[in-house]
Amino acid sequence: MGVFTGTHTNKVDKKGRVSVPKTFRSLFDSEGFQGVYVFPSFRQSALEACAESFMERIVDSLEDLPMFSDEQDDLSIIVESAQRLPFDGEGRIVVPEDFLGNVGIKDEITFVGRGRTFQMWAPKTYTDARKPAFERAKTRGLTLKLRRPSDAGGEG
Amino acid sequence: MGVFTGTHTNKVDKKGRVSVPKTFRSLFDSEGFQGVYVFPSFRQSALEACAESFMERIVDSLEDLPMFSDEQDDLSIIVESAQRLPFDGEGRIVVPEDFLGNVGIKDEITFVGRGRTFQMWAPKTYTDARKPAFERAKTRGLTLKLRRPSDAGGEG
DNA sequence: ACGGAATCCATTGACGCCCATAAAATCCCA
DNA sequence: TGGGATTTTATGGGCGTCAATGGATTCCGT
Repeated sequence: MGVFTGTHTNKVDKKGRVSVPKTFRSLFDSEGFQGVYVFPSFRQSALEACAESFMERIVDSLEDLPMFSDEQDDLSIIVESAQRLPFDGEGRIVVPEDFLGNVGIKDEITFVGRGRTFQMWAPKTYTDARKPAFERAKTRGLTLKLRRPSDAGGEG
Repeated sequence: MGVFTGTHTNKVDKKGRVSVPKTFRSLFDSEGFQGVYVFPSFRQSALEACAESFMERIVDSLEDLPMFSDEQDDLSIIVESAQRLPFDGEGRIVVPEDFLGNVGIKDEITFVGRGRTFQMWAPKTYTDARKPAFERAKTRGLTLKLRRPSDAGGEG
């Protein structure tokens, strides 16, 4: 399905609609559901978004945990809070008011590509959060062990 | 069949009817029985609900436990207490009085998507329970090991 | 006939769908 | 290679449809 990359800032109109960047949207061509699943991040002041196939992957992964277990209950928060937002004819979505309020989004949204998912931030919140994160990566000398290319796309 | 996600709060009218959110209801299109199976949760102050196909999955899973074992006896409560509630022409169900009373539901119900199942809560009970759960996820740094995408979680 | 339940109908407010415009990236040809 | 033409994307607004809700009417068993 390709990957979400880069950052793009778009406007939120009076009706709460915002265009999903075309570069993101075109990755949904191969999806059954034309739209996104959105839920609040519990790590950052941002909203997480993904396609239906990825959300089903989360659900399947949750089912690998025992039904009625504490762990499953806690992690179910993701699914419980995830809203299904279809694209309109112009590729826009309407993000629920309370979601926007929680992360300080008002009239502009910054879309941040994250591979199989993407995030939505208040522009200023994002730029403020990104600088120190970049510095940390630099000073800590972060490294990444790459998976062998033959492994058909997936997580570890 | 797709997944139940998000939370939606609807009203209970004088006759005890409540609309099942359209986003949930449409997942039943591929089901034989147009309605839900509801049973009290024994972990939370909430009602559990699922489609007929999932109830059959529960029954099958119970059969994987030793027949006449305590475990099977205890978990059979689910099947014993499960009520079959058909949709009316407008997609509403009538939840039995005692079910509602047990979980403190009065004139409003919050539907909570949980993937292959969903729950029904009293709105205030749910928000009260969810806040600490979200905090726990944040502070404890919960992580989820994703299943590899190739694993068929097939659509129908 | 009566109470309860299921089906049908009516209202309204939100949301999906459509078109119209503006901005921007791309193309094309001199 | 540059500038104008064309396609594509982003944005804004109007209108019709449908989901949610409330009530009425019919159907059923007792």
